[in-house]
Amino acid sequence: MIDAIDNQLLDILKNNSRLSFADLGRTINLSPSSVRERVQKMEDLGVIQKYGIQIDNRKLGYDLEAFILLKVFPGQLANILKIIKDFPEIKEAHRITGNQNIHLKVVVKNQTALQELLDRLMIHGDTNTFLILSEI
Amino acid sequence: MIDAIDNQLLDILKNNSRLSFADLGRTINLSPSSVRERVQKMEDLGVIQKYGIQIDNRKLGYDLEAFILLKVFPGQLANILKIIKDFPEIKEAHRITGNQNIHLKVVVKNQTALQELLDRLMIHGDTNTFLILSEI
DNA sequence: GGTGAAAACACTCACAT
DNA sequence: ATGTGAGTGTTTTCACC
Repeated sequence: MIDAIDNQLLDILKNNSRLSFADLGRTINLSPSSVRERVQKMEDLGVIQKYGIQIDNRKLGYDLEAFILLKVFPGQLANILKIIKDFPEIKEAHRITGNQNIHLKVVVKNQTALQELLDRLMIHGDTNTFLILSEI
Repeated sequence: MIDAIDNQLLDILKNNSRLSFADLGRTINLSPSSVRERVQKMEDLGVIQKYGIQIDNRKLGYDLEAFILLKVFPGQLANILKIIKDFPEIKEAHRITGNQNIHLKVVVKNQTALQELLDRLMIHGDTNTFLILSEI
């Protein structure tokens, strides 16, 4: 269903999703309409979920990024799952296996903001925080 | 340097980076050229690092996603930093604070592939793996 | 699955406000 | 900083292979 050409398109779009169908077609030797059809097929299948951007949060004054593992208190899980979307600092959230149940990626302005976030999370579970030093 | 209108643009682009400058302008009542200028300014400043796509890896036959915390063996850190880009399974890698030094997000086809990846990582450090159950 | 053609639309630049 | 206009390129649809 997804062939080698589709994978080529995905590879290109991963690094620049704003290329025109014409440009995509030029790099893989295909007409704009064929490219369009393939991309639309992948959108319809849900293979391509979303076109997004990568933002440098530090350039926007958000100088602290961290991963937080959360071991939710008994009976608090359903509650947490509901309110997680109300935290603008939480950019990604995943259910995970292991001793902890939830993995968060958070972006905040500074240590004070991180502390306030942790204070609010601590109500629902034990937290384990890893500051992000750099991307590799 | 980044004003409220820029932030509006970023918010829209986060969820659909393929919108035309004309469409962006229509939703925030600005001419296409002004939108273009603002977006280009943010690209030049490095605020917008990249236009990308979100892919549903499970729909591509990659059924297992995991976070791996790596406690690198003494003297192995420089080595690991060099070879991490040679692992196609590793989609994200960060240096972190704490007892472990590196945080990885990996995508693999199945348990066998995960095991093989862990075998290769174990040479350089102790691993701690959390399978991803779902996004929240 | 892929192409080609035509109308509608968007992009880009210089110039004006 | 934002808007306008003219020229160029792109998207979209559809009939065809």
